[in-house]
Amino acid sequence: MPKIVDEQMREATRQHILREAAREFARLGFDQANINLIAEQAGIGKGTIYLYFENKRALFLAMLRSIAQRQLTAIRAALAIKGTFQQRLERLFCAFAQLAEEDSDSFNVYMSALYGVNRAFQAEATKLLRDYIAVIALVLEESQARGEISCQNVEAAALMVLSLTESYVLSAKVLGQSEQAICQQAELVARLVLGGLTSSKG
Amino acid sequence: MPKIVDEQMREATRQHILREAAREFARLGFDQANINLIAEQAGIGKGTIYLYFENKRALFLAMLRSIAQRQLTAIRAALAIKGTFQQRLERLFCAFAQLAEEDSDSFNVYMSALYGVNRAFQAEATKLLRDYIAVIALVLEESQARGEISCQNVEAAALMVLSLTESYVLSAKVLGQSEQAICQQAELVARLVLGGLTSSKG
Amino acid sequence: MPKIVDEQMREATRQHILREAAREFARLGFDQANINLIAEQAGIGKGTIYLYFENKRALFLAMLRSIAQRQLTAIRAALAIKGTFQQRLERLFCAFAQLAEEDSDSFNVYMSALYGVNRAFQAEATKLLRDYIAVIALVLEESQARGEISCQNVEAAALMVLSLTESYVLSAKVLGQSEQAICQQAELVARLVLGGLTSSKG
Amino acid sequence: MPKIVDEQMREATRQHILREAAREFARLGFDQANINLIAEQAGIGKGTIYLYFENKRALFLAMLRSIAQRQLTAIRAALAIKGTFQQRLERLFCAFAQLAEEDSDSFNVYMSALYGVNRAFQAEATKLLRDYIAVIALVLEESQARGEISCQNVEAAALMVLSLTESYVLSAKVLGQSEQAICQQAELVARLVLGGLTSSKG
DNA sequence: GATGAATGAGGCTTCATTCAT
DNA sequence: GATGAATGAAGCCTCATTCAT
Repeated sequence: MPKIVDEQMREATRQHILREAAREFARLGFDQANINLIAEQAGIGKGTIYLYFENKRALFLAMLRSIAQRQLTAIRAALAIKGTFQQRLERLFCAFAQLAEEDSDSFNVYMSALYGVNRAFQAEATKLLRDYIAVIALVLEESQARGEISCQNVEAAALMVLSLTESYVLSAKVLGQSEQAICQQAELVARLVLGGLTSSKG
Repeated sequence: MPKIVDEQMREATRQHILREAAREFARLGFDQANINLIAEQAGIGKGTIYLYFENKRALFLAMLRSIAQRQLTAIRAALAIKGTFQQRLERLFCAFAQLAEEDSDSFNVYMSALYGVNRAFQAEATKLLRDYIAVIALVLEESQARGEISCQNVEAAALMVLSLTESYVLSAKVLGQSEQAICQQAELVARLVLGGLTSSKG
Repeated sequence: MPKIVDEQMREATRQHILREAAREFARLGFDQANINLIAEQAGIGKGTIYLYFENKRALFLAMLRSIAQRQLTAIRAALAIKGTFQQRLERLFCAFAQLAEEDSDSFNVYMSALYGVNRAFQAEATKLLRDYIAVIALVLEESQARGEISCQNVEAAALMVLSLTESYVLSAKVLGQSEQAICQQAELVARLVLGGLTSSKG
Repeated sequence: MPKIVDEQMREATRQHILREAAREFARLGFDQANINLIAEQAGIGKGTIYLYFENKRALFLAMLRSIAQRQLTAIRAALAIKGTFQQRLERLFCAFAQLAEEDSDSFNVYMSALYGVNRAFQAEATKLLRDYIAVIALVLEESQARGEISCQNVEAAALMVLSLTESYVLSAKVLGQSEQAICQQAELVARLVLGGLTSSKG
């Protein structure tokens, strides 16, 4: 019984499909993406995809969650290293820039789900957005506890940080800026946030 | 021959189609939106749309430009009123919040085109993004000339302002916040930007 | 406005589709029948069928009802002519034989729906069976009123008549008998029924 | 090598598959029935079925023959008991009613093959129909030899008997009648047949 | 110019069958 | 012999687009 090997094989295939799906979904969006093409590019038969995912929608959601997990992991890792608030913000910013560069498919499809109109995935996308906010809010609270910053409305502040990192990086990428060019703004952005959150009323 | 009246009539119909199209595209996205339904809701025949727009894609692009124009007009209006940099930023922020509330269809479809994955509209979306940046950059340069702020990289700064206004409002809307709740953050955001752009290095 | 002509045209096309559908459904059954082929044989485009029928199932049901109506009309016509009970039974029998010969597609598809296993159409098929029984029961009651026959359980008697006509003809056809050969049994069958229904207890 | 045990095992599995197949085919018909589901319900692997039957069609035919054999056995048993023609007819009728009740899956699938449209099985179905007719004809001839009845065309008479028994029971079942209610008609039906076959011309 | 009936390419999905283990 | 993962043919249906009226 090569059960464990089979299980590993199965998981490997699943991940492989998810990767190819991310490529296509990132390239064309949910509707234009073609299941047959995804299968072909994954080197498997058309029907095989349905052994791993119930349907196109389920594949998309699984991919979305997989991406979210990977991204959140990267974000958490970037924020895990201790340091001043300013340093952590810079690392967060650069982490986004790196994700946008190295795993741009995922970054695009994730952003698209978050900000695209496809209502079919809005509920899921909102959930993911809340996860992001939560991670950032945690850092804000830590820093506040340490007296580095002072903010009354943590959620609003977290939203600002998110907009200034994730959305900023996305827009910059859309405008054709390189990862390097984007990262050079890390310090500025971080200082901007810090400045805003240390003023009397923030 | 009432040539001019005909021309007015034609333009009125065109605008009417664009409005109904915006509703559908905002509701369902480009792919899921149904041309037949748009025609029906516009009270015209299926074929008539093709007398005004070459195809679905052209209709979408025309709608996108129409929306962009309307939004840019609103933004320019908000920034036209003179005042301190802080005041203008607050007005810009609230203008976005108002657009997101009162013309949410347009706001959604525009954001979707900007950040959605459909590569088919990426070129156009980038153009629109540059327009936004340009409007904001203009204000930044004016303020810099007046000595209110100091920033080395105007485009980066404009991108930050955009992220902190447009993207912030979009995310906040996604999270279910009301226009009022969003607007309450205007002062904070504006101060944050101002703080960041008056520091030594910005 | 050629509204009436259009309406006639539409109805003609509808009937045309129903006829071709009957051919295919009779030949292959519901599942094996191919919508594309039906369209092709009807000389129309694939999608056109869906302008007339919501889906394959709806097409099948419409065809079934159309056939049932045609057959019931033929049955009613055969029974409308006055005469002795024996004569009317003979005409009923021959009417079935003729239907089985001249409109064998319809006869087959109708029988199949009635006795086939496809549960999806069982409810409708049962309705049709009741219609048949009702028509026969009416004749039985008339004849009973005239004192020609005497039967306690009209539904059971009607079922016998139906079995001895419709089912008999179907079986005979399956066995390869000609319409003529089948019709020659009309007198015998009719006498059999008459004999059974005039005995003391019937 | 326990060759015989193996052979018995194989035959047992074969029968087991046939029983499960009958359930599914009766429930859904040939096309809608799912080979995978049959395998699952039989507690064997998908591929295993193909070690016992060449393909879906062969499985269906084997099942059909198996059912026919079982039913014919029941019919022969019912007719084997000596008695008057009337008594034997009543027993035949009740035998059908019982089969329809106790082995309704088989009864349904058999009737469906007999009267359903799927031409793919028409040849086989006709063969089965002839078997039925033959069994009944045998009884008719015996009774004729004994002088109980008199009929010129034995096949036509057998077909009538079949219609009045098998088809009658099927229709009655479709209309929702219970086995008991159906069996109550046995005497009437038998007398009807007897009356018809003892008249001068039958 | 306006219409909407007709079209048919295209895509998701199912499932009988195969074959490596 | 038994298995079930993999396959891909096949089919229903949608909808952007055309064109005769």
